[in-house]
Amino acid sequence: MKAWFFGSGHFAALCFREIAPFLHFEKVVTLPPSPAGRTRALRPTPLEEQALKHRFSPFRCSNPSIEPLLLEELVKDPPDLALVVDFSRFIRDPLLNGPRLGCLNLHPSLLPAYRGAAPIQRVLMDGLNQTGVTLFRLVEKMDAGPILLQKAVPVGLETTAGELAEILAHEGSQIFLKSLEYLRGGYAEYIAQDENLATFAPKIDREEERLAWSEPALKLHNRVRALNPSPGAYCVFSGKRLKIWKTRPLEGANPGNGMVTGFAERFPVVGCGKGGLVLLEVQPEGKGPLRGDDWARGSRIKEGDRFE
RNA sequence: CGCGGGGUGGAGCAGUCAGGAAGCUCGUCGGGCUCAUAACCCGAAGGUCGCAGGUUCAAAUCCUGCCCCCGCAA
Repeated sequence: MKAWFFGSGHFAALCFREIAPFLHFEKVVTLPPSPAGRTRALRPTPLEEQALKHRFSPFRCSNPSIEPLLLEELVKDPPDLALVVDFSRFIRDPLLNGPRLGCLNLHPSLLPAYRGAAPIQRVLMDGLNQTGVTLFRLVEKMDAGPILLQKAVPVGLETTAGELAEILAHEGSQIFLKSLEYLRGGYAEYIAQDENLATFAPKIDREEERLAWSEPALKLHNRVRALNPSPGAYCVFSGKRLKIWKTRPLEGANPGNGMVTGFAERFPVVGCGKGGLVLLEVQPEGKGPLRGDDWARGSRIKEGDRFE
């Protein structure tokens, strides 16, 4: 079974890490490095960094569907299939249907729900207690192809996007490796998605990173874990940003629209539109992450102080 | 040359502008109070104030260079 791998983001890196030990990819394709970080230095994609650990040197191109070198090789020495994960580029013909078994995609949601860029985060923001990962065949329309395998996983009340990504990458990789048996045997069955049940998970907007204290504590808590570990939710305290990494909702607590209503085991509790939010781990501008009680101690936070 | 914050006992911070004996809230250890305690009281240990050089009678504090961490923006 000759396979190519297309990926760029963090979820792609996780899946590659899980799959590469069990399936050799003839070719690994990723996006070119882009300026990142404080120094604006060019940084390889997360997938490339992961691939290098497996001694793969990925082929970089910004639009594989029209990349001459790839298309040439597709004719000369075509793969049996291509696995596309978290690539953030559309795959078009002739690449789309070039491989004998087509292009497969691992998507971290239970399709047709949560199609799009940020399924993991949206599921957490919505407070679902279950999600999953789907292996399907790529078609022209985004995340709309027929499903080969799917695996549901439970979601805990404290689960963060980072943790969920790890779980889904693992489970997704398992079902992909399992699918290889079906594909080799030629008895793989695809089931069309029900378009009427499709929902979308648009990418996270900058505005959504800020916590609005008028919202219920549970909703804010869900937002916090959905944005952990990246890019992080934040609020404003005495004119400065304070990132909020870990919280616990107290649904019965007094509301307060951003006022510190008290302390729980010395951790500050912020009153919300409904209930209160315990700040377990925060990060002030220019500092590293720290425990909420340490922050409150060092910054002399007291009952009645207000968040903006 | 993108903008900016920071590195002070184990943790989080103040002190730096106006140089002059190491501070605050915790933690740890010991003792006390208490039916008991994360509460309270008493005591103790623990720091070359990121690194190097310079100015000075004297540097956490002023000057120069370097290392490391982080927020914003891209």
